[in-house]
Amino acid sequence: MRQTQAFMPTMKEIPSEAQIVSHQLMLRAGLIRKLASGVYEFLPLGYIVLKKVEQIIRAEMNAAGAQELLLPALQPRELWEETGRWEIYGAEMMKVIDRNKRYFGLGPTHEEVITDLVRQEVKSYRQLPVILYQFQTKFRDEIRPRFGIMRGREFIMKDGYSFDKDEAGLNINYQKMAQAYKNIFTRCGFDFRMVQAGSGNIGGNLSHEFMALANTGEEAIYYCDACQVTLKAKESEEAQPATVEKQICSKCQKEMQYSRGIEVGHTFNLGTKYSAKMKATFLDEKGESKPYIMGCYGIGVSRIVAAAIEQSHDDHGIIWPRQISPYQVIVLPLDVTNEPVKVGAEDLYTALKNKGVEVLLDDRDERAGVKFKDADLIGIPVKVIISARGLAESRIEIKLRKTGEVFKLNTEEALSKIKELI
RNA sequence: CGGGGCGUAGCGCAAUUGGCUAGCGCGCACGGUUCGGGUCCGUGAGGUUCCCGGUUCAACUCCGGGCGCCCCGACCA
Repeated sequence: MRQTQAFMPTMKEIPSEAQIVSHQLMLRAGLIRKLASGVYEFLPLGYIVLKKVEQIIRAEMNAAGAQELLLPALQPRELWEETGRWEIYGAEMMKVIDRNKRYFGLGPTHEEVITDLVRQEVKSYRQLPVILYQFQTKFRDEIRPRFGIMRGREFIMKDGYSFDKDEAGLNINYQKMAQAYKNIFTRCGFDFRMVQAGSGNIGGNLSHEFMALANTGEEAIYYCDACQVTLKAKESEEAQPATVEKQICSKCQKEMQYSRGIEVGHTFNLGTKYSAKMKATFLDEKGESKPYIMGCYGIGVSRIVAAAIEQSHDDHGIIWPRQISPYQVIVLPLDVTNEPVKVGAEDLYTALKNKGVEVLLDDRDERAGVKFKDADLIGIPVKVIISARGLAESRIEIKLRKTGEVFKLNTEEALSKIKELI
């Protein structure tokens, strides 16, 4: 992509509405813009990142045997009354009325819809298990939307649902999903912890949250460096209300670390909570009618983008983890009015594109400083600098966003170095 | 919903006790200049001062009502 043609508005100043760094940088780097409180537009650069995150999740979900589908956001009231959640969800659910005065909810989650679908099609234990998932815009009329995209009223979620004939089957799928989640968050470049949690509005008796560690997180956890034990701060205080300062690991007796966390994923053991109420049943080996044993697996896709920035930035801007960076490389001709510099950059840009590299060319007639600042702000991991100075000694400069490390190489070496870096 | 803050050009801000043509920086357009970390100079465009009503000779400013946005809390896959 050429920057002269890109819709990529960056800002020098920090909009006063943004308090936390990810929100500030998402606005400044031109990833998002606000339409209303808790409602955001994804601009091209932000949307590329969102799609990269989606692609990682999709790959891992598919690898774990889940199948992607797409369910409606518009959901009839009657379905929600089957589970009683039309009342329970209450004001949190956005509602619309059609021309015949029929009520619909804008889906804040999809247990009812998916259970309705499966109960109509899956009648036998022979058809189980099945895991279905989707990427979808969810609507929740949050009491207080905040921190930009972190807690929005409209956001992108990956929600998956497993249906099993028994608890043993659910446990297997639950483990599979937990492993898929670990793979996903690792690939997203996160420092994260998995922690057992309460299950809130979704229900069931067991759930795990996946927390990306960040001091702006809305949650608080204790985790043990020595072993895997992790717990939510709230629950640890309930267990040991007296000890405020220190939390000792129950397993290895060491002092635990405290951290804030951003909830990027949540898995639930639902059991028969929805299937029972919705009479969603199948016939087992003995011909007996049984409700499906369900699990539910959510990931805040858009929230991941914000969380990644919270974990990876500096004073100059975003530092994208390689796997979700909108571009792998940015080519910076420092003076496009200098013909050799311009041509050199164009040639390199073309060469990289032909090799399948995701490359952004800053072909704007701007000063070097402006280009450096913008490149750092939008956080592309590898900068390739073409200048008269470098050309004079037949050298191309490669500079890494994260470490500032510099390589000065000839064109051929530069191409292979880039290949090695991305 | 309780508490707090804010609303003036795309962004960040200013405008004395109510008083002059509502300014400044950034950004934007044009011209020149400069060219390795947001150059410098000049010219210019851009405003329903959130909305409605009131007080007044006069309202960005005061009063009433409404709307919107942000923060803390409660809440929350």
